[in-house]
Amino acid sequence: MKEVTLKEIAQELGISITTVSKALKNYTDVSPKTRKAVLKLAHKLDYKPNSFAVNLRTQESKTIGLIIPEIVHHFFSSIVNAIIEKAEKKGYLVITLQSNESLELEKKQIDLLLDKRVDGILISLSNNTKTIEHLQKVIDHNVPLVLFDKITKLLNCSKVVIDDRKAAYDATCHLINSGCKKIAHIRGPLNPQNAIDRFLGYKKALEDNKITFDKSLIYTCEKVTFEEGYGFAKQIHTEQKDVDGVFAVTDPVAIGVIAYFNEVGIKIPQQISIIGFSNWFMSSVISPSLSTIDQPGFEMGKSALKLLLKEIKALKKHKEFQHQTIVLPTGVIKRNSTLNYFSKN
Amino acid sequence: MKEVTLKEIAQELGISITTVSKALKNYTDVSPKTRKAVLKLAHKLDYKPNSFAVNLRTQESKTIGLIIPEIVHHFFSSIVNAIIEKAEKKGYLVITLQSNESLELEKKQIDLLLDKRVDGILISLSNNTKTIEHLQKVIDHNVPLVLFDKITKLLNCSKVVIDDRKAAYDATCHLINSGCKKIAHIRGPLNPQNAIDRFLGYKKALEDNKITFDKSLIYTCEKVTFEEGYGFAKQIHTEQKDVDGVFAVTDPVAIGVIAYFNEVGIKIPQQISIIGFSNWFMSSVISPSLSTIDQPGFEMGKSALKLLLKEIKALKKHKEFQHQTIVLPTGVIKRNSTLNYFSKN
DNA sequence: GTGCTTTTCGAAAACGATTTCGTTAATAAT
DNA sequence: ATTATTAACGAAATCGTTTTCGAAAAGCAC
Repeated sequence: MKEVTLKEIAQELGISITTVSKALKNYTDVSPKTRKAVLKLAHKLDYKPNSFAVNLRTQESKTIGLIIPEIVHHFFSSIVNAIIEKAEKKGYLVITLQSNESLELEKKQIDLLLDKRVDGILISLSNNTKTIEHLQKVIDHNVPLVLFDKITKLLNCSKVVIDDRKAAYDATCHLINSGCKKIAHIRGPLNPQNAIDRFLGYKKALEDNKITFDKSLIYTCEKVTFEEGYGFAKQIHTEQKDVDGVFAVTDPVAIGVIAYFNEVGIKIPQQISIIGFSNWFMSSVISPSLSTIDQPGFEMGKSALKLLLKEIKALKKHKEFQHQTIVLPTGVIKRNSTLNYFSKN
Repeated sequence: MKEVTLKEIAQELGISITTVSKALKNYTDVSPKTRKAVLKLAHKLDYKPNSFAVNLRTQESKTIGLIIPEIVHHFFSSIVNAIIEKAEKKGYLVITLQSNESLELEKKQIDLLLDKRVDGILISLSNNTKTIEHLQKVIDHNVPLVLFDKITKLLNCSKVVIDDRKAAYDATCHLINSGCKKIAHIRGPLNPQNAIDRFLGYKKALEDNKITFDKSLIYTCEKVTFEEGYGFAKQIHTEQKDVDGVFAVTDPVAIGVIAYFNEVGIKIPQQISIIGFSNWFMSSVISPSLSTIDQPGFEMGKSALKLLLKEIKALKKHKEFQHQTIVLPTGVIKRNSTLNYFSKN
């Protein structure tokens, strides 16, 4: 099935390719009569512009690149969901890649996207991204770049984040307000800014409530998984530290903690309270349901895309563009893994 | 930052564009000396072929399209995961779109991908896909097409599926073997083949075990959600039908069922056994953990992509290609929401 | 009819790579 | 020395669209 081109339409009507092109693109210098004829034939032949040619000529691909650490992740798949949907509505398609938390892959994928000449790139950094030359390269190539969620402050570009520090502060305060005196924190890896900020928020909450920080109550995840949560819960239990509250860096870890305490018959939230982070779907359906932090994935995807498209548009018009950092609000979701303070005593 | 072209390399070396192109592409008619010079300069200038031009010239995009009903779904995100990863290794990038279970969107997206001139399309159909002209169009345009998971038998193309009927049969038999006598089935919508096949497998299992089929024990989901599962469980409970087993069309529904029975204090699996389908991550961490069917998402993505790339390659060489249907194996995962038959009595 | 403006059109040059085919120069064969 | 062969290169067409710029045609005023 041969695809229809401008040339064929032109020949059939006995006019030039130029005129056909103009007729289809609302140029003013084509008479109503010929325009109508062109439109009619184009429709009849189901003419579709060859995107390869359009790309080459206009130097834009109407495609954006998206790199995330992992797609099989409720939070990230929500973000991808938002981005794909909104992009489509604005006439852009999305090429998605996942770095699997590997800096090497991330670099390679940036190159792939630049080679493809995408019109812009959205990225949430891997946990192992410690250097930023590959990201700087994007900017140097004049390709708009927006970082979201897992970002670096070292880069001069637009960003969309939540206030991890404040959210963690709120989560910890919720534990304190519900009566917890000795709160353990299962934190994320040492490198990513999120994990650091959440740790700092936890620490600040203790300070503000006159609870002395105890380094031995900090447990550090590598993979941030259910299994690690389960393991640390066991450790907390056997170490006998009278811990009465756990703030976990993310829901799967918190659920691992719950699973362990359920198993050994420790009552949640009566004996120990647990709070997670991110509000994964499953958190509302486990028992007890998990209190957690609402992290607006869909909103984040939407905002990041919006910023990117704005920058793409500005670039196209050769206008200056002011980079922005958008901080989205979070909230504490109180469920049954923590006591609410009406039932404190 | 201006991108380097063949022309610039040619000018700098005082040779023709043709020779530069050939030197970079292992043509035999260029002397070792000039080849070395070209390679060196190309590397120094960080030359990258303009993909727009390459696309136009070679008439291929090295891009494939992927349409799924919903990405925020453990099974589908696993598939996407596999496809993206394997495609990248084979030199293809993936444009992902989601139909949100809408036929209209699905049609539009097929058009978008054809307009983009992707080299092939992978699709899992929406629940509302009752017509197939838009899919036939893909084939008519000579674009390789592979259906996976949610397919239609009406189309002559390659497919990758599981044997839903057998899997459902196995799930139901597991309930029967563990002592259930009266088994309800919460099925999926009436249209998609999967839901039909699972229902048929359930029915066959009853037959083979001399249990008479009772139409009133069939409950039909529309959205296939946790909430529906919860609602139907309530209905089952209030209708007082002495049901001692539930086979749910998919895990979230089963988890809704578990949530309800947990809430009203009915013991699982002692009083009622539950089995789901798909093995979502959360199914292993809820309490009681959910017995379910292992549906190999990653494998499915891998196989579908492999078939697609084979067909793309065959098309490129103008060779005949024999469409295949691959059926992937499933298994019953026995957890704590069903009795295993050692403890039957 | 002359001069002027306004419509309407099309030739041609991009965009950047690939590939066919022809040409020259160098080498081998006779 | 002459012819045949091979090695090395490049001109030019092609992919299909967009857009600039110039030219022809038509309309209008005088």
